[in-house]
Amino acid sequence: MSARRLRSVTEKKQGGEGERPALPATSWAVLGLLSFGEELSGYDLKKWSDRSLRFFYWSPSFSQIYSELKRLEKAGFATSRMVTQDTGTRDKRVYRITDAGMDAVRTWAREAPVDPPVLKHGPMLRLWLGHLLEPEQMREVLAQHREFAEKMRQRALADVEDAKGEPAWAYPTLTLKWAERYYASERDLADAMLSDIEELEASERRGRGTRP
Amino acid sequence: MSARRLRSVTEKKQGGEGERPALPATSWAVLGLLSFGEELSGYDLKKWSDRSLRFFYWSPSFSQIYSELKRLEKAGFATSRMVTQDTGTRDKRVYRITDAGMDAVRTWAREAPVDPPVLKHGPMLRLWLGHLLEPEQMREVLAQHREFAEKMRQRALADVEDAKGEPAWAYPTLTLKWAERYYASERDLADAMLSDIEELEASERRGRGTRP
DNA sequence: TTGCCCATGTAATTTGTTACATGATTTA
DNA sequence: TAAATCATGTAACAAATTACATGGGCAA
Repeated sequence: MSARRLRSVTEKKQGGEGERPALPATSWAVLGLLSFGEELSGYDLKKWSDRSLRFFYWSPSFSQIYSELKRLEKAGFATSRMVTQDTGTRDKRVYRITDAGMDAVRTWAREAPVDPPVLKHGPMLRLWLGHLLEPEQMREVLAQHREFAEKMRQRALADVEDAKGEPAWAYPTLTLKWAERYYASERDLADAMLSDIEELEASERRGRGTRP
Repeated sequence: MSARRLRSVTEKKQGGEGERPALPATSWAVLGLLSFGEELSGYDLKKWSDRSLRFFYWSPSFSQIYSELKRLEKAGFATSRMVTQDTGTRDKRVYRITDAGMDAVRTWAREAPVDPPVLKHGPMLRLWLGHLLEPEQMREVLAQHREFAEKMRQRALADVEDAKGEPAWAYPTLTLKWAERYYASERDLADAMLSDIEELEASERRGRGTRP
């Protein structure tokens, strides 16, 4: 039917200049967390990830963070050391970004091709199958999604308040503001779709009535 | 080194009533495509997927569609047959949903828990690392993302026009309308963030100027 | 003093992508 | 008639999740 073509096939694995290792985005996300300079354990990183990345980039599982850290260390982008607490808690390994790591993540953030966000919208997938649902069930799916969106919006907003004022967090704060608006929009889109469904149902009822 | 546990304590794989196979969402997406009733090949399904799911649920690769189809057939949710064109083109295998499949996908769409959408927003990940970028590079990332969003919006809009009027496509059309609004919002959020960045830059310049 | 959550990881498994193979059909 | 493209898949690999293992601190 149509020549659609979104994406040029060319240069799949970009070999660039310095022949960088070409890590997946998730590695850059973890290295990005380290690029703020702190020395962090895998557990810490997971927590930070849940508090920041989560709003616009899904938060990886513990185990993946651990394996990303190993990969980053192997690539020379991070170093680690064991920390033995004087008493009490178990030993742990903490990671810190290296100069090479800062360089790499900076280059990635500056020069990688801008590729489209990945969205897997379960609720929409189900509404797309509206021919299998009762109207009441559609409303229920939308209502729960709306609730989720509003909760996320409020969290993002609260985190903006927390982070605002810290100049070091200026850009993370901007993305939190973006997230607050994004989830507000998700909420409003759910409301709009709810109306659309009501209207569709109403017109179907009219159709049945007037056109036997 | 020990007795393997028979059942996880927290019942991670919900065993519901009928002890359903518990497929991942992607399987339901493919089965959902078949639930409109057509007999389709893997290739066809990929094309349909690119034209519909794509807007709100990432389109799986060919190879994954093929393996999902095998799984669905094994589960009894689809049947397949070889089609030998009388002349010309190669043989191919086409799939059709079964009654059990219709039943399963309907039950899934009606009763599965509503879980949050998965978003991996690469452009935001990079802007979150604004401390590593020059303002000009941030603007570039946003500009490209905006362009992508607007292109998607236009496609969704065009597809709404195509599908509108077909009563069988009423619900898919609703989700296309949702998508049109979603990508409009993405575009507008990019613009808003662009302004925020300009403002931040300006205030930094002021800060440097007035407070040496 | 037992159960539970925090913290730290490794192993097994599943999900998803890219690369490859193959033939027929269109186009230059 | 050679090259690109459509169509159909399989195989190899990478990414990511869930399950499992382990120990310490703390609340009941």
